Amino acid sequence: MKWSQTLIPTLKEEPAEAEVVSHKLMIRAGMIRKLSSGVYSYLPLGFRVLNKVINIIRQEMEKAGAIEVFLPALQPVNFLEKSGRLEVFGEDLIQFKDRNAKKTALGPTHEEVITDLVGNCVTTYKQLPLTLFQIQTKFRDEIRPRCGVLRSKEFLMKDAYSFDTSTSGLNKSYSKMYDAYCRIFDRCQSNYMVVEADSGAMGGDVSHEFMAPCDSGDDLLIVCTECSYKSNIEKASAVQINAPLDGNTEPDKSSFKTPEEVHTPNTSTINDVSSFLNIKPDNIVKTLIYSTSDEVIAVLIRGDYDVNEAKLKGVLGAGELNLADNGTIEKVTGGPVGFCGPVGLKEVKIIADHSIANLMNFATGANKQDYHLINVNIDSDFKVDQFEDIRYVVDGDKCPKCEKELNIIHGIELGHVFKLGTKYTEAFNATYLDSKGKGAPIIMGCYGIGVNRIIASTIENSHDENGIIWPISIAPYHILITALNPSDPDIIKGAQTIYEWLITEGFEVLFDDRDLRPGFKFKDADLIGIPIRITVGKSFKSSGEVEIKLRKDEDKCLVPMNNTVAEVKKLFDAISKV
RNA sequence: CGGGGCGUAGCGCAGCUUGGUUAGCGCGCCUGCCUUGGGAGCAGGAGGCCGGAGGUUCGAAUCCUCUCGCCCCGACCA
Repeated sequence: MKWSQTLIPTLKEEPAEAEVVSHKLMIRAGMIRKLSSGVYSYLPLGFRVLNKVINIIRQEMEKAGAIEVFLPALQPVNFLEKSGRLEVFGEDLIQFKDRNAKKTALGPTHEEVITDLVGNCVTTYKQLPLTLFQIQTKFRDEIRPRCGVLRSKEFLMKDAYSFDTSTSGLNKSYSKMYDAYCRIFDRCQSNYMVVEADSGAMGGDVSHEFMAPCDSGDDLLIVCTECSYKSNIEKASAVQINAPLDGNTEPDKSSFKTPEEVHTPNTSTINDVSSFLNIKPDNIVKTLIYSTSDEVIAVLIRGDYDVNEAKLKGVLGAGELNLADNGTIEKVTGGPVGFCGPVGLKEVKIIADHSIANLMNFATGANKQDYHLINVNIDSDFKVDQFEDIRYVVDGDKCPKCEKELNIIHGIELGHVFKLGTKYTEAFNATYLDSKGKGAPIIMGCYGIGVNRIIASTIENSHDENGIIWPISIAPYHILITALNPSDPDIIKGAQTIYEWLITEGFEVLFDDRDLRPGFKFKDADLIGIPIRITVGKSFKSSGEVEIKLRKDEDKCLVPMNNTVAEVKKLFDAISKV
């Protein structure tokens, strides 16, 4: 492709709207343009990269035995009702009524649609196992789109769904997809790690995420400094600071003091209480009142920790979990928000994090406006119904596997694989007949990849101060030929000849034939980051040589024009090895 | 939804506090000359409903009210 004939609107200055480096560079390199918040157009260069990634995904999916389908973007809202996910998606769901007043949504995902389809088409175990995939635009009205294509309202997703007759079959399908994902991210030359994950709104149990470690990512990952333990913070656990009560660690009851009510005006946060009473947060017990769809519970945790609601949901087996509203809190505790405590609570279950198990003479709310209790003790002053691990891991925690130190890092979620089980197939009555003629729900797995995110995370992890540095596998072009002073007939002719040679060899070549000054063209070349660069200029005039260099390296070599193809092949092979 | 910030030429910004001819600057763009190894130089030029609507005023980019859009932080999030 000749640069003069395509559309690559590069920008010298950083766009004001962009904060993170991938967003800035994608705009500056002329890959994308914003249409409105969280909605982007892909320009020729960006679209080529998108297609590179899509092709790799498609090839690896097919290699893993998955079959491609294409599902509608429009879906009936009652499908989401059927699976119970209308509430889960809530305001994120983009929906409208069609002319017949039928409620219709732009698909945020396709579990329901595929389950309905497969439920209709698959009747016997002989048709299973089956894994289908599609590459489709998904729509979510994100509360706050940000970071360009990293979190947008419409985005491209590859989603695959496996259908099996047994758990062992599901396990096989799952590990095939898991392996395919590794190959996909390897081939895209992504920097990624696999972490244990919470399955969240998807339902299901086992789940892994493929994450690109990156400061601008909005997921938090817990990574062991010694062993292989890696987990999303939603799922991560750590060696408990205080183990559950047992014979050896039980606090010495003889030192228990008697609870005492103290006046603590306007101190509704842990920090306020801590400084007012001069008690460290780790000797204060925080009490949170939660409500699920069918009960209200009190949750206790050490003052310096936070409740991990994903874990709490798991403990309660609740689909829905929210902090109780003020009215509920007053009804249950008798006091206002900010002064809750476990002493005297009746009729609500008390679930405590392990972190408070061995605390002694601690402070809590007094369930009374502007009062706290000090010298409170478990068992003597109140009973805990259940001790559980319901806190977020924090810096300094120890690995649950090897007890070495854990690190917290940021990451971008590139892919997520789930073992779903029968959640959707039961809701949609997607059953098959087994060899004995007995019906059973099909067992599902689902597997997603954020296509746009692969691109952005690659840039996050592969750029310098001048621009993008593409890995060869997803670069928009393999080679950029820069003709300096194209008004010189010798130069333009030489560059044109090399361009044609390389195209004949099957390379994807961008030919910068624009009549611009050298500096301008070099800056653009660095910005758009094509891996192999050939410059036809001064040395071509003087000695018939062209200059070849890799975007990622400083050094360049001069080769006679006739050796160009051979030299490029050598470089191409070298940087294509994964 | 809460907090903060910003809408002036394709992009980046000044002007607004203290209202006053024709609204500026840099980059980019067009024409010509010149130049050709790291975003050159000279000369000429095009491009604006100052986000929108109301109001105050003799007069509004500037002051007031409302509204729309965008960005950041938080809550939220397969």
